[in-house]
Order: sequence, then C-alpha cells, then structure tokens
Amino acid sequence: MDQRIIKERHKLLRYLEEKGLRLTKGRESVFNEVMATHGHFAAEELVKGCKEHQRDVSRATIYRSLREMLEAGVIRETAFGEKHQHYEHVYDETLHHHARCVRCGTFIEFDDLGEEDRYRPLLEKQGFKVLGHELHFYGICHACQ
Amino acid sequence: MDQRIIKERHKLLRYLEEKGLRLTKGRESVFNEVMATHGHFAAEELVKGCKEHQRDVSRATIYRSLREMLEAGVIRETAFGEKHQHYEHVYDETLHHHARCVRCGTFIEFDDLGEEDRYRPLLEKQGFKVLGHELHFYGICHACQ
DNA sequence: ACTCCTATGAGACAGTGTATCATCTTAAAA
DNA sequence: TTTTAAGATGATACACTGTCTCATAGGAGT
Ligand SMILES: [Zn+2]
Ligand SMILES: [Zn+2]
Ligand SMILES: [Zn+2]
Ligand SMILES: [Zn+2]
Repeated sequence: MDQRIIKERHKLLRYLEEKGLRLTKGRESVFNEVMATHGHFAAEELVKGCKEHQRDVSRATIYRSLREMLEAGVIRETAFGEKHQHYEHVYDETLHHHARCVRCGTFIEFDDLGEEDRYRPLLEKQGFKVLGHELHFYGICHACQ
Repeated sequence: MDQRIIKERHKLLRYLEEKGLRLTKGRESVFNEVMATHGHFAAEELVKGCKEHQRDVSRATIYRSLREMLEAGVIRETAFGEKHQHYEHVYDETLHHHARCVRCGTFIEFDDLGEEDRYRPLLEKQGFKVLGHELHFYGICHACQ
C-alpha cells in the first residue's frame, strides 16, 4: 500500500487516540473510500461511493467521520461557492487552483505556477474571460493553536 | 447619492432591459439593501435586512433578484467552504483576500499585495499558521460568451 | 376595457447537514 | 466469565437553504 496513505492513517489514528476514539470498521470504510477518491468530492458522493465500494455505512456515521478526518488534517474543505461542501484528501495534493465560470459553473483546474500574474494570460488563452480572483488561505488561527 | 452606486444601478437597468424585465419596487428594494450592506452577506441575512430596512419582499423575490444581480455583474459570489452562499457587491470592491481558520471558522481579511509570497509572512506574524492556499479565479468560460 | 406578459408571494418541495435516542459493540473491570 | 461503562451506530426527526409551482396581481400597450 502507498506509503503516503499509511502516513495519513497514522495521522487519523493519532487523532482518534487523542480523543479516546477507536478506529472502527465504519471509520475505516470512510477513510478507505476517501483515499480511493481522487480530486474533489462532496459528502453525498462519498455516501454513495461508500455503499458501493465499502461496507454499508449510515449517512450519520459518514458525516461524523468526515468531521473527524477534517479535524485530524487528513482531508480539507474546498470552497467553490456551491451549495454543498466539497472535500479532498491531502496526501496526494499537488497544489492546484481553480477557475470557475459564473454562468455554468464549469471548472478549469491548473497547477500552481508560483506567481499570480502568470495565470491570467493562460486562462485568457483558453477563452476564459477573467472577471476577478480570490486568494484563499486556510490554516489555524492564533486562538486555536 | 454615491456616483458608483448610480453606475451599478445602470448596470442592473441595462441587464433588465436586455432581458425584457422591469425595475420594480421589489427589485429596487433588494438592490438598495445590497448596496447598503458592506462586506459579505448571506442570502438569508439579506432577507432579514430587507424586511427591516426596505419594504417587505418575499424570499422568492429576493432569491430571484440575487440571481439577476449576479448575472448583471452587480454582485459576485464569494466562497468560504460554508454551507450557504455568500455574496458581496462589486462597486466598492477593494481587492482583498481571506484567511480562514479551519478550526473555528474565523476570517482574517487583507488587501491585495500583488504577489502570493508576501502573504505568508504577514499571516504567520499575526499568529496564523498557514496550512495551504487556494487561488480561485472567476469569470466566463469560452462556451458561455 | 381587453390582452398579454411580467411580477409576486405562499407554500410545497428537495438537498444537505445536524441532533436525538435507542440499541449494539467493545473493552476493561470485577 | 459476567458485569459495567463508554463509545459507535443507524433510524429518524429536524433545521436550514434554496428552488419550483401556481394562482393572482400589476403594468403597458391595443
Ligand atoms: Zn482541485
Ligand atoms: Zn460557462
Ligand atoms: Zn471579503
Ligand atoms: Zn481559530
């Protein structure tokens, strides 16, 4: 098994132990399904995927597990101005960004280039008319450390 | 009245005319409330604010008007990984970005500095531990133009 | 006044996510 | 091994955001 997944698993185990929780079949199924999913996913997609590829786990447990994995730093939220939450796991994260069409909601994904200015010409070249951009940092604030 | 608001109003009028729609009392109330709101706002906040400061407009109309103003380019969506949609108007937009704490959800807002690399030290100095960032462009894709 | 088209509000509805609670499991304690 | 306590789970009720439908109201032109 991928060494990086094992590392993520340890992250989760550390978190669970710290909280006095156990790695149960349910939690493991959610973890496995998340690791098997590449790119972004919505919680409800995971509910379906989990029923299909792993054991049958209830929605309640899946949502609970997602919150735990978020706290554990195994997944992170991604925000695209959509109605429902999206997540992606962290372990194979190649830093990338998104351009979203405000009309149809389509996404273009592209790798990180280091400097902001380089993206615009690239997008315009693809016929994407840039209206603006937002830089969104995520992390842990002073009070929460 | 602020010259910039008049300009935004024209934007909206142009859009409505183009679509064969009228600037009614309802639409005007929503527009006014949006312009009177600074920073980000959620649709439901606007529903409350509209009832309070403007005439009583139904939720249905408010949501409809928001969609129109979005299409007209008077407001834009902002995405922070929350359950519900956020908006802000464009007219007094000083380009700014956000850092969000993944634990408590608190935001730090800060002005645009042009280059990505400059933000990290600034945030770390404030005690914010950066885990990552996302660059999010919005605009209109090739197919939708 | 008549007609057509848009505008509106009430309420039903759908999707996502949370809270509750009774039941089941597990692991430790006796 | 039984007992016991804590965590885990699933069913279900619930809350919230947003959309859709439909009946009615309103406005502009004839
Ligand atoms: Zn992505
Ligand atoms: Zn598009
Ligand atoms: Zn902002
Ligand atoms: Zn915090």
